[in-house]
Amino acid sequence: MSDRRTQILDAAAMLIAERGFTSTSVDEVIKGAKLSGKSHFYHYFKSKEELGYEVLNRQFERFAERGLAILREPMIDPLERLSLFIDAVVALQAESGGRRGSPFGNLAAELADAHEGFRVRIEAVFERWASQIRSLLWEARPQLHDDVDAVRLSRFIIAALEGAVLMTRVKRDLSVLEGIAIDLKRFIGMHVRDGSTLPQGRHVD
Amino acid sequence: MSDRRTQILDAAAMLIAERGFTSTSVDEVIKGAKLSGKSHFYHYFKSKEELGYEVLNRQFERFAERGLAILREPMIDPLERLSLFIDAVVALQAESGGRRGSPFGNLAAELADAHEGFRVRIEAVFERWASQIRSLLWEARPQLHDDVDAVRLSRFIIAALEGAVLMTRVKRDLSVLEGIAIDLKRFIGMHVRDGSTLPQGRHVD
DNA sequence: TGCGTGTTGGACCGGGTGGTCCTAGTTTAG
DNA sequence: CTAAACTAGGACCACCCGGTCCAACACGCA
Repeated sequence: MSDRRTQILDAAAMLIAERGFTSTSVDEVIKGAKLSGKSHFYHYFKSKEELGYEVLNRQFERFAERGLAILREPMIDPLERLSLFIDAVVALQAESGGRRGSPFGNLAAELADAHEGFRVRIEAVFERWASQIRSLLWEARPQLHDDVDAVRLSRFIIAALEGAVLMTRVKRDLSVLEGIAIDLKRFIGMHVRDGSTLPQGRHVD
Repeated sequence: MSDRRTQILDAAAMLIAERGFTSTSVDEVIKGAKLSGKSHFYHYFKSKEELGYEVLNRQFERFAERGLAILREPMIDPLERLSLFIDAVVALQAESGGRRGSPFGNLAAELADAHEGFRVRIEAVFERWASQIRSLLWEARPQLHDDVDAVRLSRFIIAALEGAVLMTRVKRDLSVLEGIAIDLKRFIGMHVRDGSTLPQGRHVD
């Protein structure tokens, strides 16, 4: 992919994360990417909408590098990986001081009702996360209680994290997310067989 | 408060819930409230921003009628009330088929970064919820383990519910919220002393 | 009788929106 | 060498935005 294209995508991703999709204008993206004018932009993207879709894809890929890679890591105990994944979410938020939030959650809240095209794409993103967590839970099933519902638990984990990130953003306080991460790990630990180790890291009350 | 004012507020609340604040225009509100023109609108509100603030207040009051009233209900066991509160959130979402989402969560995601005025008001809303749940947990402390952290648990409950509502909206599937509600109740049950009853309603796996 | 409040309806403003079109010069790959 | 892709810059479009101003009328209350 061309340099300029990724340059535009990066600038757009930043602006959309800051202001949302509808409140980000094409002109601002052009300014941010230091393009010469509109024609330059429309040489690469046929519409603002298409730009939004590609930004979403790119955000997912970037997140996949850091988050999903951890979930897949074959050399680490699956439940330990899950714990590391949660830590990674916290760390990612810490980078922006808990101000930025989840790019998917933000877009979801902004556009789920209004724009079907975005809705289905965001749904797909969440589904890919959920399926990754499900297969991790499947892998961990010897350590888990027999009645663990992987579908439900995976959804719960994602919902708790998305909600936590949102609350953190509103309160401008990273410790909200950290606290919820602790509780979430304890909840996951609840599903672990008594004989197994609880990979929840140090648990400070 | 005058009839017309509430009429405008209602129309605005609906539109903002559907499309978000920035994507809702004053003209649309005027059309929705069947006003004669802009001067009519600006007779009641000095700006779109002020309208937004009042809509937020109203949404909170309306929610308080249904949600916070349950949390305060003095004749019911506190943990039972918490369970009923969660059920009420599910029921509220069911009314819109899980499409509408939380008016606070939506605005939070849309405006937390961009608009400080809204951010602090939404923060206050969440804080009032959290404090209500905290005092409920305080009331229930004889039934709870000694090491229960009420601040953290109240935040967790709100985050899980907000996240659940968002996921439900994205997936357009109410059962997502229902499943998370079940898990959330189980998580709360985790904090209950072994001798006490677990007021989580019927628990279907 | 007047005065304040509500109602109607429209003209108007500066500024922004996504998007098109056109011309022309510069790279780069076949 | 030539064609296609890229860069540049600006004019222009119809439309929407929040907000102001004005003139006129209806109403109940003092």
